[in-house]
Amino acid sequence: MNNKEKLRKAGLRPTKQRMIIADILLDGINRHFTAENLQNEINSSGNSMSIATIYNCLKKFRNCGLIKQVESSKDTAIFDTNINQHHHFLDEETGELIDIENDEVNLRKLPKIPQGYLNNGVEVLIKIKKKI
Amino acid sequence: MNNKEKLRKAGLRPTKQRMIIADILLDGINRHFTAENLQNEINSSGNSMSIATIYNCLKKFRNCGLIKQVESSKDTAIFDTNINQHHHFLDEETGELIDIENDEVNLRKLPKIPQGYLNNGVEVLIKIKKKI
DNA sequence: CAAGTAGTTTAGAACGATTTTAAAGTAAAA
DNA sequence: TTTTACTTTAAAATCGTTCTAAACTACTTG
Ligand SMILES: [Mn+2]
Ligand SMILES: [Mn+2]
Ligand SMILES: [Zn+2]
Ligand SMILES: [Zn+2]
Repeated sequence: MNNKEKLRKAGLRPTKQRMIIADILLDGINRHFTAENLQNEINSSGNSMSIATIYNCLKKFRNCGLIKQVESSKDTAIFDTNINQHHHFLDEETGELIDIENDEVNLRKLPKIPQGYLNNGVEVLIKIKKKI
Repeated sequence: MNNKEKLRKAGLRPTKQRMIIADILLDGINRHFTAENLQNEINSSGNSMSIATIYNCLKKFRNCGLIKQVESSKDTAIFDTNINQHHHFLDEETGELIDIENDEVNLRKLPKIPQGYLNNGVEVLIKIKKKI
């Protein structure tokens, strides 16, 4: 499936700007990035785009499940092209995130989901620190 | 140990403002809160404090380990008075966090920590969703 | 205690990330 | 083709947070 089809399937009009972003993000390579990172990649690819459009697109892509947003206490939003359920190592010093594939983690015991709720995904974060 | 001693032990001068905050936060009840939530509690207690001071104190308290900051993709920082290693349920719709005690979760398999790094804490996040 | 000094608080300005505005442009539908 | 709904954009606005610099306060030293 090409990117135009992916956008259509997600219910998004394949505009010029969304195609530029899809060509960068949906190339099968997993990455963690900010809106500013993406704008730099867009510029490097010989295109340009308003930062408002970049935010608009990222929000649409995320809401359609084409990308994810990472839980992060940094003040800049971090997005993730790996949309499979997976986990992360986090170096809190640098903010670097490293993917952990889902089958690298195995839970022996999980708490009871609160009354009236459904389990909607489990994420494990392993904080790591450079050895001195 | 009273709050004045706790602050001293943490290397912080027990100023009037820090004592007001400590009296609210270090009462043994676990809670998740924002800077604005805390300012409202301070106001309700008949005191008042500059938002700059509240941020200063929260940062100091966090860096001393008196409170933690939660990883969250919301744009407002969320703090946690539960400083034990523990986990969370997250209702992504509302942002509500519910504590999961550490012994409610058991990991059968953990990935190898990257070369040159040390494990600095594991956090499990269980996203939950209201049943329709 | 008194004086010195290092740390703290504050209002307000500044900042950086993100969202809104509103007008012009474009894709899809009719 | 005409109409419609959606999208992009620059610029302004907003919002959470940090900075500035002056006033204040806790602690140290004499
Ligand atoms: Mn922020
Ligand atoms: Mn965040
Ligand atoms: Zn990832
Ligand atoms: Zn908690």
